[in-house]
Amino acid sequence: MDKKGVSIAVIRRMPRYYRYLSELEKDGIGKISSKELADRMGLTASQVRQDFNCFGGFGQQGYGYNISLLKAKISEILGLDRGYTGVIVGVGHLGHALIMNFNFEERGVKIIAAFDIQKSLIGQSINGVEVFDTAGLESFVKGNNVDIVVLTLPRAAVRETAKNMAEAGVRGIWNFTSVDLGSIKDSTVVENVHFSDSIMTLSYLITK
Amino acid sequence: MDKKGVSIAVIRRMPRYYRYLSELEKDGIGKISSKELADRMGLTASQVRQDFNCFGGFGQQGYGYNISLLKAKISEILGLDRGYTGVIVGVGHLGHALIMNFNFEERGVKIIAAFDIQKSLIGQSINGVEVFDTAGLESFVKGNNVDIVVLTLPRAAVRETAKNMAEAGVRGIWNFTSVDLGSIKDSTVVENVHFSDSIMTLSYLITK
DNA sequence: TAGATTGTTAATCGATTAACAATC
DNA sequence: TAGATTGTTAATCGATTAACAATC
Repeated sequence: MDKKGVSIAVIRRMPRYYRYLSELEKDGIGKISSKELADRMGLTASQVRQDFNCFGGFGQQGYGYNISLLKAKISEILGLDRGYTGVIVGVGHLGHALIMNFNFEERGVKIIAAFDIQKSLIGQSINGVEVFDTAGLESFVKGNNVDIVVLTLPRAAVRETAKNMAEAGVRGIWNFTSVDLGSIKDSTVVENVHFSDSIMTLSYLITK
Repeated sequence: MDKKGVSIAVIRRMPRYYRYLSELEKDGIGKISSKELADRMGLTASQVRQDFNCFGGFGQQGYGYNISLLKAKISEILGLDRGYTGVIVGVGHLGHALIMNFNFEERGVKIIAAFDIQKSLIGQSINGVEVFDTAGLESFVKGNNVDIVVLTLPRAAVRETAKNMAEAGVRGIWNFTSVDLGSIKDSTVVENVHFSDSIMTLSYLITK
């Protein structure tokens, strides 16, 4: 289960495998071959086997892959079993939507607090998550060993917040803003969800 | 400006170039070299030049690239000037957040309606976008030549809605659900925003 | 003109695909 | 055992990087 030098392309397919395997498991299917899984996902059997073999041999010759075992391995690889904690910074419509709809726990992250500067939000509890004053963000993050910070706040405050969070020792920033967080501390990883880039790509793809 | 055979890797960098160029323009900078742009974006100068040359030569030897011209070209490449129309299907927290926060027009898409099955929402106007009964979605899409459908509705209804929309002739589906839309009509493009995949990738990256 | 920087070709690198021996 | 399918090595393909002649 070594992960040295596994390319990001492989990594980004892992959640997708996980998703398909979960579906299959839910359908009561117990095993699957690389060929069958590849066909369903629009990949090649070779690629599926290569991908899994980056982390070790999870299959069995002549049989295929045991779905629940494979799922468990991927879960472990992705760190979904690590019990990470997270906070949400910015409880506007998007932050609110994430707190309400997104099943963080299913992805191994427990949201332990939310932060906003708006007085009317502070003290409220949204889907069991309490909203605090952003003024206390830094000390909270330090005091509670927060692993992940979700940025759903307005552009203007993003860079500074990201910098502070990195210095406060968070391990990952889940960035929903369209701001690029280029030069952040090396020990802090940034994962972007750029809605803007996504719709522009779609625009390209529908343009002849 | 031919786009035959340009790889998706190149395409996905285009919105990012666009973003950086917009920043530079806002800062009053008029020209930039491939080297300088590459440094800012964490790419190589070669890659920047190769990328732009997929679509034609927008630079000038000994000078660099004129930022506003380059921006205009990218806008054209991405189809941001085509005046696409879109509708939002599912006005839950996320659909609501998009209507309220996301500047569709800046990305060349005009949202002309939203749809939901919940009676209390139907008839409301959110940020100038009227909410209709989903029962009328298909005929609306056909009647108004809708280009893009934004899917922000619950899992259960996703596959069928996507299928209907493809058959109704929409060109692109912007899919915010965690449902994979594998076997959709060839003429309809699907662009996914998989929050789930994104946070799992982040989880991996912070896991040692 | 000299200097700078592009456009473009060639070289390198990495990822995907194919093939097949190992083995369940 | 025979059949199936993996794990893994080798071949291919594509993308990135380097180099440099063209030219502003």
